Amino acid sequence: MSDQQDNLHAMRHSLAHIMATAVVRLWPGVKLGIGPVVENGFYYDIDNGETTISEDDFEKIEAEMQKIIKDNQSFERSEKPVDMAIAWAQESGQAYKEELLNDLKRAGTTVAKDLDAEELGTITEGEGAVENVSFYTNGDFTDLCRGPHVESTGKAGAFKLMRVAGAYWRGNENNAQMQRLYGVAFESPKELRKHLEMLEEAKKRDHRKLGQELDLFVLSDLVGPGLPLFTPRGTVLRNELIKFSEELQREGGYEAVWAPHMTRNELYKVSGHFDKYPERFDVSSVESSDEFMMKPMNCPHVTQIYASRPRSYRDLPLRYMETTTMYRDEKSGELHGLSRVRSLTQDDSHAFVRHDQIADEMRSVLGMVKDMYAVLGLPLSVDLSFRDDSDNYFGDVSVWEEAQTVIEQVAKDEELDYRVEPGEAAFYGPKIDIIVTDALGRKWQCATVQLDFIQPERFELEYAGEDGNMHRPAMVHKAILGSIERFLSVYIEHTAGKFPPWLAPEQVRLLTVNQEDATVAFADGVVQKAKDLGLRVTLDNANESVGKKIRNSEVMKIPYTVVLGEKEIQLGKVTPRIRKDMQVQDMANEHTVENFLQSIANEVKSRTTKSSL
RNA sequence: GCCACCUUAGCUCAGUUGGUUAGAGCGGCUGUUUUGUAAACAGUAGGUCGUCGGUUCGAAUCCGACAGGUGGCUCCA
Repeated sequence: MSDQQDNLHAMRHSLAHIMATAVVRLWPGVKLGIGPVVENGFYYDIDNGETTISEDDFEKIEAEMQKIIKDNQSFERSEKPVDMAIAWAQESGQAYKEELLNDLKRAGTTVAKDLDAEELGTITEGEGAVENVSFYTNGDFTDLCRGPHVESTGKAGAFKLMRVAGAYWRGNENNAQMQRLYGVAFESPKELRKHLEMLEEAKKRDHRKLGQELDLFVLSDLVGPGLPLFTPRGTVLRNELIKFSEELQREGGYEAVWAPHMTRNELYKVSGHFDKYPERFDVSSVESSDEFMMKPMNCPHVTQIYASRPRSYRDLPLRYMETTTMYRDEKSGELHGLSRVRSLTQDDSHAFVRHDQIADEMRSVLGMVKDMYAVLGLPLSVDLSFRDDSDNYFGDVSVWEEAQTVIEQVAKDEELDYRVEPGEAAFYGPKIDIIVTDALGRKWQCATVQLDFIQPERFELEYAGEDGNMHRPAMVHKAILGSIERFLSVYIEHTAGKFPPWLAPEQVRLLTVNQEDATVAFADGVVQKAKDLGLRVTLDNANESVGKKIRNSEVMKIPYTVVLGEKEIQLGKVTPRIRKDMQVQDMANEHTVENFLQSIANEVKSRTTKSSL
């Protein structure tokens, strides 16, 4: 961290204390949790009993904070023996601080993942608890804290309180729900203003807003939450992305398969999912006494295609792909536009491989992911999702170690810039997850490559080896786009709806200058030529001014707009208007109709046009 | 599911401390206009103010429940 970053960090952390000071002044009985620095700001978790705090209270809290800043109280560091600190917490009724101190005393650390180490006083490794913990005092407010802070409250920078949210104490939903007060903070009012303006800009490219404006998808209360419907325009986007994904997969040797959208529960009892997520399976009976469910994933289904006949080592790798929709009963508060839905479509694939084929297959599917994201201009951020020491995982630890070693080696071979994330694995195996970011900086998992030794075991999959004995294959799962709904949410925000021509729902829009017979006949002719080349073209022959029709085309972010009138009829040539982000501005000259349409068709076919975003 | 907030016409929004027939712009429709690269003009239709219940002489406005949504938390095969 640079000095400047250190300073900003200290400012934000100091503001968390100043906010806590203000909250304690306004609501003296309030219990404090923790108050760390986060991206762009800070928060503090508080428990104010029955009297909850709402955003309407922010004005008052901010006013109190300004007073404290004006007082320019110095931040004084002090140390206490841990037992004295516990006594302090008890006396002041700070039960959450007391719990933290007890953990510190007993274990030398606190385990909850959400607890920022910087908040916890002096941490020592392993056995042997801490002796002293540090405190910071400003004015009449003292808090357990490792620091550092700015010198005094007057130097805390520019801030704004943003939100109040619920947060479980120590990130555990069985614990009390506290209120988390979020603020953003910067060194100067100017930078703060810039940040707030950036948030306003980000709102404009929110995929839910653009989905409405560009007529891509709809959410209907009657259909139900988390069940998006796609309009003709949105469906073009979906289908073009799927087509590209399936082309890449076919090149990699994958064959399409198909599985029904419902299944007997029994399938998921064998796979282990049923016991793992019992609350997630809403079941319904169909005629017989059997219970059926909508499929929440594909792998167990595909195992039954593999298992349908004897397999030989010569058959492997056996590669199946299926772009299909599945259904998951997400909790209501977890739904989010297209990013988190109840009906999601994956460009899924499963390869059944011998152990000596694992690395090659993983490299192959990673290559597909890289190709796709390169063409779309999306940066890859890679997590290796591994297991941790918990008992959330099936199978022997030794099997996991083998799988994780292979995955990390592949990541190194492919020169991926990755981070290892313990505890993020699926219960059946470790994953390579591709993470992309939405307009507001929230991270979403899209592509995934997974290695699975567990399901072949549970479904007792086998092949006859060269040695005449039966062997167990491994499974390589992958999705390039991941959930297409989620992928679209991120991609819409990334492009702000300015899709490259090969994806654009409407590639060319023709506008007539007037409604005279000659003009209309000419325009119809151009439409037919464009359609013959497979282009998605529309004709706007409305009785409106040319300016108005241009505007409508711009608003819909159509790549190519062409005005047709007397001049074009005379010359047989057009001068296209090209969406400003596109890198083909040299096409904005006069072209014959045929040349113009042909060059768009070429551009679409090669999928090479990247928007210059 | 949990915490806070939001829900008025197809869309974006206005609606003063509860007080007559709830407004605007865009969009739609009809007519006039026949338009040359980001919004022609006029008229007109469209709302049991998310739903249900309550308080009140009177509710878009106050209270409650439910539904949907937003920001987080938790979860995410």
